[in-house]
Amino acid sequence: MYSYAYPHPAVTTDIVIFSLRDNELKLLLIKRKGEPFKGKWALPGGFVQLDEDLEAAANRELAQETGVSGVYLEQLYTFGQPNRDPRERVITVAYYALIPSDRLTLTASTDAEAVGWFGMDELPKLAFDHETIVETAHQRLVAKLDYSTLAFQFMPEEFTLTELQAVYEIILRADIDKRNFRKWVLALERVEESGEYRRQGAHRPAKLYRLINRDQVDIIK
Amino acid sequence: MYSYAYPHPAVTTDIVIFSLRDNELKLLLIKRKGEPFKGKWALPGGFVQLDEDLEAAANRELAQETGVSGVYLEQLYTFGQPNRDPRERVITVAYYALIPSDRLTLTASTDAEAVGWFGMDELPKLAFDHETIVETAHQRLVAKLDYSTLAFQFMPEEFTLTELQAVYEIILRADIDKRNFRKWVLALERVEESGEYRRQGAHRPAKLYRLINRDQVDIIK
DNA sequence: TCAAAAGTGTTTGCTATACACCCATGA
DNA sequence: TCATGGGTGTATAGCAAACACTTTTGA
Repeated sequence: MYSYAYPHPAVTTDIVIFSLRDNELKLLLIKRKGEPFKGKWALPGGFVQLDEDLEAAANRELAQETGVSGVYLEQLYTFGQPNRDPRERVITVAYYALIPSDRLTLTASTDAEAVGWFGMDELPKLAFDHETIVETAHQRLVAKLDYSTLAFQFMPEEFTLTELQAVYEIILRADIDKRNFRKWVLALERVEESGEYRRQGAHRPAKLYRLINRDQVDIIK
Repeated sequence: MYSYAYPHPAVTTDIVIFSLRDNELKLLLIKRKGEPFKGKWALPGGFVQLDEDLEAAANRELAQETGVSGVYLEQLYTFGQPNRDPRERVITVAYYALIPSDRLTLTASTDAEAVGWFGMDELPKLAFDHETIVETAHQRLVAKLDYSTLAFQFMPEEFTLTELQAVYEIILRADIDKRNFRKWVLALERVEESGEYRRQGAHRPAKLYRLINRDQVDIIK
């Protein structure tokens, strides 16, 4: 038992994990095994350990559910409505993460819980206030495409400009002019040719590019 | 005594309260009366009550220290380094507030603690990690001037365009062209003439304007 | 009439957008 | 040789920045 002179809330981190699969923006949900909201889908998350930084807690949850680490992770917002959890006062510090498309080999589900990737249009009803959290994360993601190189975090080591363009088109749900997009990307000077080519199908091979600073997201404009 | 099956952190809100005084961007600090950091300057803040929303807690602290309410208040970031408070694990959800220049009549200091307004260039050493919090808030403020109407929240009911321009010049520490600024503001269509004039000094009176939606901060561009 | 701040347009450069055809490859 | 996606340049419009003089007032 842990006792305090005045009441303390519980603090969790929840993570909105985005990835692009099957030409769709998807996010990872887990099916709750226990009460409350047993059987409902929810964001991965858990309690913050007392000796653990918030971001470390988020990274731990991320690694637990996906097996990946070292990907883009950013604090989103802190949600603390008094009754968002029926058990006790729980304040959650929400994060969001972007998983490059090649880092998804195994869905290393730790304790045999059900996990699933859901497109933004096919989300089930979520536990707690997780729908609000997802919506906030989605807004942040879309907004950041406009003024940062955040979307580049979805790319694998090597990629073509057409693949990068597809990332923007999928998330923004809009067609982009090919020539203007390529001019724009190259002018940013954040990608360089790897020297390799991707040959697939009966057409001209595509130049492969890589990020100049893999882990850096820059504010642009 | 309050007891839990596993350890809980304490949760506080701290507020960075910005205002424009004496043609400077200033923020409100309080001098700590107790340990730790007794006698040091710190951000106003306090523990979140268990039945209280986070924003409500921030508003409560804000009203306690300044006597004002209903001003712009936005969640900034949550700081949770394990050792940021020497007593116990304390996670703080930081907010920032903007006080219009006419809402500062009395510094209604509740329990006779020392409070003071400090310019960004004359900040004392702060308690805890409050310097990091202040820096984060300042960056957010400066960034938001560029793509929102946030700065308008510093204005009183009626103001001249020159006064509004001064807000930008003070915060951005840059001279702005008068004609371009006025064209830009009027094109936003967020201010309207009040019909009144401000006459002060031996020169042409200035048209007074008011905000069309006083409480609304819009993303622009 | 003088000093002081208010108020007002035009030109120029840059950035964003629209738009169509040739290239390299495998089948 | 054909189908497929890769790759490229130019013209135009819209927005941002530079820039200087007239107006109104109180002393």
